[in-house]
Amino acid sequence: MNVQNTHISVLLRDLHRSLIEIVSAMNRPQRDEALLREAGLSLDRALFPVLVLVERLGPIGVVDLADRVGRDHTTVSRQISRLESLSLVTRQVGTHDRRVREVVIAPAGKRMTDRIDATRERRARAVFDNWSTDELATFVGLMHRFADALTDDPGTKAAEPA
Amino acid sequence: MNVQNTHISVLLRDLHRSLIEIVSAMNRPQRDEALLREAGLSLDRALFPVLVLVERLGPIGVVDLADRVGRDHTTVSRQISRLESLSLVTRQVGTHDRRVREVVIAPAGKRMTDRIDATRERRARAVFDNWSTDELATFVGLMHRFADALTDDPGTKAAEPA
DNA sequence: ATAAGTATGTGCATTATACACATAATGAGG
DNA sequence: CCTCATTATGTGTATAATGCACATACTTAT
Repeated sequence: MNVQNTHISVLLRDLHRSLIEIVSAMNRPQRDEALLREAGLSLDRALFPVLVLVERLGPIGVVDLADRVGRDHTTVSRQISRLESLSLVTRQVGTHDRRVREVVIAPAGKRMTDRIDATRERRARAVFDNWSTDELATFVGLMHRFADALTDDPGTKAAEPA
Repeated sequence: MNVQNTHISVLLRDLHRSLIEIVSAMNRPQRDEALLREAGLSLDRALFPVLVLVERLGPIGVVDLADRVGRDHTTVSRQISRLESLSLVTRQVGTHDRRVREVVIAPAGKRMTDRIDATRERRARAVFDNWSTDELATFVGLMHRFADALTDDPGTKAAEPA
């Protein structure tokens, strides 16, 4: 263990600290509720992340979606049913694979996510108030790179069938 | 809306995309389980984040802890009881305020989090394999700053009693 | 053509969760 | 010193979310 490695260990530990802070903040149900309230909307908080992901990830199957939210596919399947009964999303048979029932955002759902996004952007601007554009751009670039590396990390994915 | 603002909007949207990826990855229960398995440990996955936070945040009360994990304090209270019965944490009456029962990491719990940290660091090194030390240092610095800004953001905290 | 694999959905039992409520301790004001 | 509002914690209980076992429909490989 040389100096360089020790230095990196410290950096990684510091990074993990920040990551915990960030994930904690993002995970607070109060945060979603405040966001919805501020946007003048009402939606079950369990359904909120699913709706946002459907809008972001476009036509997507239940299994992929379940992998994203970290829940069993049966759970997500039921959540989608509820979103569908609220006319916020639609299901359509997959074009290439007819086993897949692709979930798509519906007009009412899109209107909702648009309002949420607007509110979120307003907040984000406040958070980055005293950042220069260059700093922000650098940060966004590094975050993008980190997110990609993390997603490709085998330890992050589901365990292979042994 | 001038060019500068539009540019920032794009940056923020890109950032949110990455944030979703990162938080999704961190939230996967499979990730915790894989981490535990790799470290040769066994622990209920609901208890895992609580244990880690107790180790990180040192002697801490139930309310503060509940705020961090985004759950009701009664839920966290029960989780701590379970951790205590496993001899992973200890409770002690607060030194300054005797209402608080501070939760402290126990030797067995510390041994567990140490092994987890070691495994986590090994993984992190793999993720940042092709980053230069400078890039990593810059990233860590910006993440730290972001985490602080996010934590101070009123929209992230609990709603005030209105 | 048959079998193996994958995507989805339902019945059901478990349990995590939060609300209502109770207790103990603190701190402010009279 | 003595209330009284406030805060930290914990228990009983009802609700709801979750995941497993299982079934069905479709795809792909042999």
